[in-house]
Amino acid sequence: MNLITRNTDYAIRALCYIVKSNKDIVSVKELVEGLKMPRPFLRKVLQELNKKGILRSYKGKNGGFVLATRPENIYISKLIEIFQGPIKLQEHTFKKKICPEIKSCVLKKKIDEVENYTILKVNSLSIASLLKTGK
Amino acid sequence: MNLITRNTDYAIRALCYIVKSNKDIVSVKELVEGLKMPRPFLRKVLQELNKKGILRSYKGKNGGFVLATRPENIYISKLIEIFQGPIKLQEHTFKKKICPEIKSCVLKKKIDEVENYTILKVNSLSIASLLKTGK
DNA sequence: TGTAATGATACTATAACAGTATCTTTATGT
DNA sequence: ACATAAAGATACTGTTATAGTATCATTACA
Repeated sequence: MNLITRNTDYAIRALCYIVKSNKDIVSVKELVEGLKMPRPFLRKVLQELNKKGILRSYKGKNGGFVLATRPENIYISKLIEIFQGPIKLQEHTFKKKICPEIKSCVLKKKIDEVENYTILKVNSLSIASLLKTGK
Repeated sequence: MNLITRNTDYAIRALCYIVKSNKDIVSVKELVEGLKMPRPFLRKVLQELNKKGILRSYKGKNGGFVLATRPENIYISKLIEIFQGPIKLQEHTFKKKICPEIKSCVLKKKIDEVENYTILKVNSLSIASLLKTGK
């Protein structure tokens, strides 16, 4: 079970790296060297971040990526959503259908409590807050 | 992402059913009819519960299953552990190896906080508590 | 001793995750 | 102009966990 999958993890690391680098523009080449990630996979991740407006990309020679918004505004929950879909700890399906007791199911209620806390907690995390606490 | 997988879910439903039935012994046949589950899969789940000492099985004609312990003592966390392994929200591996920043990694610390809460919460849930709150 | 139950075990299908490969487009420095 | 170094787009592949199926062996009751 993984609250955070590999591509989300890569995204977080890459974004932190870009912020810390203090450069105008950061290329995949530099990120690969700095973070020891598989290049094609990282590229795919960065392209997605660009599409979703987290990064801004520059093509051509000396191209690369820049944050499209301030690190305070990049929430981990948003990144999870981009790469993994909506945060949820359960589907609560039963034989591929929604659980027939969906309304009354006690188990669901209890897991929902845990889930709500998780979402609350993850919503409070931004790239900026990760970097701050790190120092 | 699923905190609870199908076999854990089936186990919980089956255990609740057995308690509610008030019978000396409950057969797979009855459980399948009562809970609309795929028979072979449920059988595998029940066999596992027997091996792990949650249920006690009786072979032969009129055989079936009985709780091996009181519902107050059957924790959801134990069931999750049986069918899914130790509860954890992250592996925190990086390229198949443990994340190189494992000691200092801020992200890991934050996810650990959420994880600890989840474990705490799930540890407080037993079959008995599910049945009680249900009424 | 037939039969209705569980035990044990091996096999299959599907989907998500992780990663690779390749070709296209674009901008820049010379 | 044009070679080159960057990102864009897209299709493919490998691995693992989940979810289930199928089959034969064993046991106990009536």
